[in-house]
Amino acid sequence: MAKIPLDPIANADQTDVCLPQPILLRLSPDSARRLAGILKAMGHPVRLQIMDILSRGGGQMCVCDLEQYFDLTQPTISHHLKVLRAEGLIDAEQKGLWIYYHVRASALKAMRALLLSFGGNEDG
Amino acid sequence: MAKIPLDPIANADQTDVCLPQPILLRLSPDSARRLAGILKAMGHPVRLQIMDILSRGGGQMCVCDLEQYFDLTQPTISHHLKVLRAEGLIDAEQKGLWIYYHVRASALKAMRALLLSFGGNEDG
DNA sequence: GCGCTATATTGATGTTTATCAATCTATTCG
DNA sequence: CGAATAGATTGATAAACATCAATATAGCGC
Repeated sequence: MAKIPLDPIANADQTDVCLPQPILLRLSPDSARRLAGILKAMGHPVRLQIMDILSRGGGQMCVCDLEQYFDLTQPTISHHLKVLRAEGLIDAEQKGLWIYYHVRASALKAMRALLLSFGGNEDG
Repeated sequence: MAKIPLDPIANADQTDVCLPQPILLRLSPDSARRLAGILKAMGHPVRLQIMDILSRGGGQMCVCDLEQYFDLTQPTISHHLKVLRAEGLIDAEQKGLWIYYHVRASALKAMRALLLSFGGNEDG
C-alpha cells in the first residue's frame, strides 16, 4: 500500500484552499500531539467524571462542590482540574472566595471532528 | 448546588425507558472507567496517528506498512496496536503472513455520543 | 524439515503520572 | 489586623507507561 502523504497545513485556515486529494492527507505529528493531549486529559476516570459533572452544572460548580463526588483529597481534585485546564477543556472564573469551572466547547468540537474523520457513521 | 445523582443504569439498553430528569443523571464510575480507557488509548500521539492512518488505509494496512510512518521499532508499534486493540478501537485479521488492522466503528460512536453530552454544539 | 519473513512477547530502563500530607496564597468578614 | 475559608502548590512515593534489544512464534516457499 502506498504511503499516505503528510498534510503540512493541517492546522492552517483552509478556507477556499483546494487540495488535490484531501482524503489521502494524514494527521500531522503536530496535530496528533495536540489532539492526543486533549484525549489524554479526558482519559482518566476522575477527569472524565469532572467533565461530565461540570457539563451538567450550568457553570456554577466550584471545587468544593466537586469534592463530594469523589473519595479524593482536595489537592488531587485541584490537580485534575489543572490538567483539564492546561488542555483548554475547562475554564475558570473567580467570584469572591470561590472559583467556578465550566466546560469549554471549542476543544470538544475539535474532538468530534476528529472522530468523524476516523469513520464510524454506519449503523452497528 | 445540589449534588447530581448517579445513573445506575447508564449502560443498560434504555430504549423506551422514560426517566424523570435524565439531564441530571451523571456518568457512572463504571461508564467513566470504560470511556476513559478508550480516550486514554487514543491519547498518545503515535496511537492517534495509527488510528488516523488505519482509518484512511481501507482496511488493508499491515504492521510493516505502519512502521514506515514512525521512527520507532517494530515491537513498539506492535505494543501500541495491542493497546488500541485491548480497548476495542481496532481489529485485526490475519491473511497468511500479514496481519491487517482496521478501525472499529462502534467505540468511536460511543465517544461521539459522550462528547455531544458534554455540550459544545453552539457556534464558536 | 529449513530458512525467511511478519508480527508478538519478554525483560529492562528511564520517564511520567496519581495521590496524599503539609504548606502556601488569596479573599472575605469581623 | 486577625481568623476563617477556598483553592493552589510543593514534595514525596508508588504505580503505570513508553521504549528498545533480544527472543519467540507462526506462516510461507523450497
